[in-house]
Amino acid sequence: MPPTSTSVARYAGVSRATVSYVLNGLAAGRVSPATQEKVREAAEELGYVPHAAARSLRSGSSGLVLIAVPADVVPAFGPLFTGFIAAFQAELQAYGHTGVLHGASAGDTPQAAVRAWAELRPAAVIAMIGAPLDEASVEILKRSGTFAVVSYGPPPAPGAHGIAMDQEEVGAVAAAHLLAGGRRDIGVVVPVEHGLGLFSQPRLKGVRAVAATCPGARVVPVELAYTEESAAELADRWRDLGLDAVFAYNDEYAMLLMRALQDAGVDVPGDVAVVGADDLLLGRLLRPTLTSVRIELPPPAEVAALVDRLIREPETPPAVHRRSTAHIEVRESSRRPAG
Amino acid sequence: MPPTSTSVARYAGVSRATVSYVLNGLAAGRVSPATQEKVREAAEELGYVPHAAARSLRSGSSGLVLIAVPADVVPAFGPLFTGFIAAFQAELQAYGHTGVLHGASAGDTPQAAVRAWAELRPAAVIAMIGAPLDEASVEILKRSGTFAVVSYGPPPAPGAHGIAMDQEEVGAVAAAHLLAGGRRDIGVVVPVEHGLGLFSQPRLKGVRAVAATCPGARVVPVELAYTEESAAELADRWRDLGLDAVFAYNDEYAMLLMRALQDAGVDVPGDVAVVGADDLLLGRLLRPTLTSVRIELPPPAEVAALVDRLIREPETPPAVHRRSTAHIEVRESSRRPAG
DNA sequence: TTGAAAGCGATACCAC
DNA sequence: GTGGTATCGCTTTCAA
Repeated sequence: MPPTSTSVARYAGVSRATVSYVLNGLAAGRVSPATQEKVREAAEELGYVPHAAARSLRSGSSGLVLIAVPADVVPAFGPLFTGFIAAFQAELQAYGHTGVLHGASAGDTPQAAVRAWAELRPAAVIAMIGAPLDEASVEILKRSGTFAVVSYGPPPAPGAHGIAMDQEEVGAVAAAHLLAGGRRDIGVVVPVEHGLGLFSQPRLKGVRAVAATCPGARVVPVELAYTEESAAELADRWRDLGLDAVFAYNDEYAMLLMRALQDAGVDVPGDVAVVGADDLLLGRLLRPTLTSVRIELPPPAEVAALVDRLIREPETPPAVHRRSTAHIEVRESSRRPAG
Repeated sequence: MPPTSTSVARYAGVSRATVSYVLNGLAAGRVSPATQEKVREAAEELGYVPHAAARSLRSGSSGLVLIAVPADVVPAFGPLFTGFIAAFQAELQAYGHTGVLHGASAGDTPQAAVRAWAELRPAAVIAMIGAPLDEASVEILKRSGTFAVVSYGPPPAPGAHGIAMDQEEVGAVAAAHLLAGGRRDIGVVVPVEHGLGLFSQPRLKGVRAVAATCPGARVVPVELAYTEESAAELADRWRDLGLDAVFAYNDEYAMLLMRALQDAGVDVPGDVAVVGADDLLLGRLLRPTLTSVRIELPPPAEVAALVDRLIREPETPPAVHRRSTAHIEVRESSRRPAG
């Protein structure tokens, strides 16, 4: 029922081959301008849209770049990350690729998820953050014709390229700042929300690593849900914990906890220094203003350029291509107490 | 190079037909258990992954459900919306469809964007919020074999189904609350950020509609960028505007503006009532706590069920299927002044 | 119980 | 300049 290149050929009174040449811009010197015009008009008239499946069948690869995201992490993506994805898709389009976001449902095994991607014969797969990707998965993709497999976030599995995002550094930067300010008993918020373990565990590890270099320093993980009740409950038993600093996972948890602490009569930064992460604008609206670790993601344009290059030169040996960096933005919530 | 069903057949010593039956679960009573086992082993051994393009070519439709989002709006999506999309994708998978997010870059004409979607021969297209979709576009999709075209947000173009999200109601609810509180001069924040006009204009219209029913009420649109500088600048000239209330587009803009007003010595809610939207947790952490319009999106499960039904029964006449609703959560920032 | 073969739509080589 | 045609991988009917 939908018009095919055959319909167009019939309508224009030419062969399918001619239609193909004209509509793909390979007609120069092959097809007369008059015929070209006829073909184009016919296509327009019939509302012809080429069939991507037929083309990929022929060419061996859909032009798709699959951006794989684990479904359970998506809601936790802040503006930082959704912004990156949007810009990345736009950049890909400029290179002539079609970026498409494909969820990996939490229940599936890595293998199952990867098979679903491989069925689409994508030109490249970029697995974001918590998307499952082990050596076997990379192998499946490669064997099914995927030119480039890139892991964005965690260290890449063997055979895959990587864009490293060092979550440990985030924790390390926060810890270094707190220790330099004379704090010694550092709480580290570990969100109980699903899917965040991939961020929070390395951040905790980063804090621990730095604290280990500082005699007398102590690190205490504290669980927190993103609700007022959970924060109030934690604030209530705060004094028992004996902590003089807290790295609160990110700015949102930090703001939540800071408010609860204040409501419970704990002084920030007097009794306890609070550090968030992501450097959200909102953190500057609270009083005290919120100290935050600013994370710089690799620019989407660079990542798109990399993916394009890897598609064009599939033989490029796997490597880790760029690291995100983390900087501390010091504000009031972690200032050294006057005393 | 990648293994095909032919490779599997050869490896297992059977015909391609047999392979197809076994791997698609249609082997009951057709193929002996022993042969089935052989086939499955061969597929496993070779790392066989079926070619989605070949299958859709044969069957006439890819199982894809295209979730179309305008690239320039994505960064503005709050957790409300990204959460919806993630859950929606998961629900679709349960129905056996493959939900895929496809960006529509801002520069493209509706026609160009729609052609890109139509090439994939999706079973259904759901155009979120600002995704371009006019009558001609719907026609192109339908003619290329798309069973269902659903517009999520704006009123659907002729021929498309709709899930209505009434942005005017958001403004109306906010305005009604402010007027009931005795406010008469209502500022309405219009973000200057790209891609937000689709939300802000209807919200402004909703405020205007309600204000028109109230003698003496005045509505003043005020532009604001999501930066501290812009907010400070607006706060500086606030008194000249002579407003005693403001509907600040959403909670984030509201928090930004409220802080700037307070810093400029304007009392909230004494001098001016502030109302946001989205009912973010963070709005409850500020002092005064933020009054907000809570928007209830249609549940993802329901939307997925609808899409599945429309795919199965493509003849269903286009209709608007469900409306989001808006409620006001009254908090301190809009309390009636004591006097 | 299994296999042969037609055909989905587009491409590109080769002949005219 | 233009047209025939083999081919990509898979499904499914029909015959054996």
